[in-house]
Amino acid sequence: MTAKKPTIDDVARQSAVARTTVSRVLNGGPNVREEVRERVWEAVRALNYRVNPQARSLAGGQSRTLALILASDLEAQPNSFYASALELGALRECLALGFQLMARPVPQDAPDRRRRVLEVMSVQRCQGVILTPPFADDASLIEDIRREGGHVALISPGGAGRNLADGVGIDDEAGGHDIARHLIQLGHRRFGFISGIVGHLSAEQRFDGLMRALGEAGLAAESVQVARGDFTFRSGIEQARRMLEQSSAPTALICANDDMAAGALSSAHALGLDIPGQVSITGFDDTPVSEIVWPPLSTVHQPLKDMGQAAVRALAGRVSGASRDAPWRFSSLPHQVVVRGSTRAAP
Amino acid sequence: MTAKKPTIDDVARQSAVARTTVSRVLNGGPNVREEVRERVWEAVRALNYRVNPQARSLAGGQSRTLALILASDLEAQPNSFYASALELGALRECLALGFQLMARPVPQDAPDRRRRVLEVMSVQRCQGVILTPPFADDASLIEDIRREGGHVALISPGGAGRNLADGVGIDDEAGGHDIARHLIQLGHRRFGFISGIVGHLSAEQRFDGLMRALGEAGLAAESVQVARGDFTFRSGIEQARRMLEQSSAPTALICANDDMAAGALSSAHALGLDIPGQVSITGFDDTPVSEIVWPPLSTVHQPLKDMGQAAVRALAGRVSGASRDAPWRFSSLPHQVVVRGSTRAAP
DNA sequence: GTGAAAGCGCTAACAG
DNA sequence: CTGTTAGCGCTTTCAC
Repeated sequence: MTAKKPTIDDVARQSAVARTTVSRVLNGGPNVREEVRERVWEAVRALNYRVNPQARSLAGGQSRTLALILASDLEAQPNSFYASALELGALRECLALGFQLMARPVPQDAPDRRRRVLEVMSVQRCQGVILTPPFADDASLIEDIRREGGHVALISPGGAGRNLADGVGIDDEAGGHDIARHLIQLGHRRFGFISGIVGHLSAEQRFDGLMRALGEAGLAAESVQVARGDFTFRSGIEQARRMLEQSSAPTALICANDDMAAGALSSAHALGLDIPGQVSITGFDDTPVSEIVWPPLSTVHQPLKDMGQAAVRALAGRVSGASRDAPWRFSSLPHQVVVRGSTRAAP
Repeated sequence: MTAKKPTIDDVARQSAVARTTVSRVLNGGPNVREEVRERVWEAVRALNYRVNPQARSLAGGQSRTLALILASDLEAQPNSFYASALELGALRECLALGFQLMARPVPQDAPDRRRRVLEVMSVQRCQGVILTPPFADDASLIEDIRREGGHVALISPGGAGRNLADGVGIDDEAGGHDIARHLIQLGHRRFGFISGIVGHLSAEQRFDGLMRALGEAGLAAESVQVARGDFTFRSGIEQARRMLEQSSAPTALICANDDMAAGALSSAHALGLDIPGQVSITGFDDTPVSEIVWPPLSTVHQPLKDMGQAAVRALAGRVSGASRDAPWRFSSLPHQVVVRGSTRAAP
């Protein structure tokens, strides 16, 4: 039924060279005459040969497999757009570089989360791990992965992570600053900030940026009240309701991500408020959520796919030894304030 | 630095048996004394041994790898919630069964889409493929996969697929019928239906169900006008605007998925219509999108995670030979109308 | 430049 | 019940 797949030996026979030579050609190694090289490629084409990745891994001791650890829960909400976008970008780059990607959702508050991450390393023989927040700032997790022989790349590390491994991300502080300034320029003076979970350092920096913008505008720190959410839609609903029900409610709600901003929008609608007439609301990330809701969210664009891609590139460089002992490098990608319909001049 | 990982031979030595015996214990094979079995497990624990999946694949000729083909585009919108939920369910079951999952977005209208799918088979040595719509009804693709030696499981096949491989899904016709009846009972008489892409057969069945509900209520086929969307938010915006701008616009818009319903909602808002006061809108799938928008969508719940899980289970059964030549089996999962705020009695 | 030989860690007959 | 013997398809020294 199914014809047996051709092996490297079939190619060697067909092109009348030794197996070793075929291997060299396949891997772009040196010391092969151009003529022979072509002969081999021709045989590969003729036989429709594909290297067997399992065999290659076994022999070479290199699995060429990378893991992407996403903070979420198998049982809970499906991956958010945030996670999907990172995964997509990472997958794209892996395909291009000939690596395998294993995306793994890990609940950020599971007591055995660290074990779960290391499990991926030991069971699947991954050579490298991409950590997203809040794992990206877990210094001892990074250390554990290294101890298992794995390389590490970080997405949006905010603190500790910055000095422990390669990283990618935007300037979150500047992002927070910029969206706040947008609101300040619209005349807003009473703000509400809905933060994310503790430990998500890059998101906390967005708050720092907000405070800086306030200071630059000569506004007191008291002009912003803070509520702690957990990045979910539901927490956005709750925290926003609490703030908006007050007698002197904020005229602008700044949320640490789009999902919570969508929740805030829902609460405002439920309270019969006009958005952006009575209250302005902003998100962060610029995931599709921000376009889907009404009114569409003003938010800060983060190039998530590019971030996933860049993380893979950095990690692949370490794994393959190309950037063996270069110092850790953080590549900062550009962010951008995107103004849509959820913000307007203060009432 | 990194201690070399223990191999099966280390375990064999440690427990004073032959390598074969260890292998048997590891794989739950028969013919091992209980006492020996325990001794081996103990050694495994003591050494913290893990089988090397690459070596196992190579020796056993079984990669234990499954692929999930998702219709979408690497360059376009990140995976929708629909795809993420399927992936999550599939991943969960793969982990439980000791299989590897490779999720692969493939643009449904790429000219080389078939090649792209087969590539996953040949390059990654997958043993089985899960096809989602519209690939699930591509008879020749299914055939091609089989020719490559792969097994196939289908998610929501609507036509051809039903008789070609194992499948999972809900009764889409009934789902369409039920949501339509909900609207009819609310007194609606003028409907608009926004369909999905051609070839997505299961989604077309939702329309058939709608028509049946109309018939049962003694309503003429003319009471519904149809517009073709493509499952994207944007197409929902456009098609809904077209319909709602007419002089005698429908009072109820039935959309073939949640994303388009979200788009319809946006258009209605943009036209200054009150939802659900002036127009009711329904989605399909019950992804998180339906909760995030305002008002939250009445929709038909599809157990997407369960579907992903069931597809893996079916596929794993075929791959491992457990269900070798059983006839193709379609497992129908329950759906449910979820009434939220986007529907109300006709004006 | 090229090839021969020796494994990588495991499963799978086949003997006992 | 247990062990011996061959490989799976590839990379990698090390000769030539």
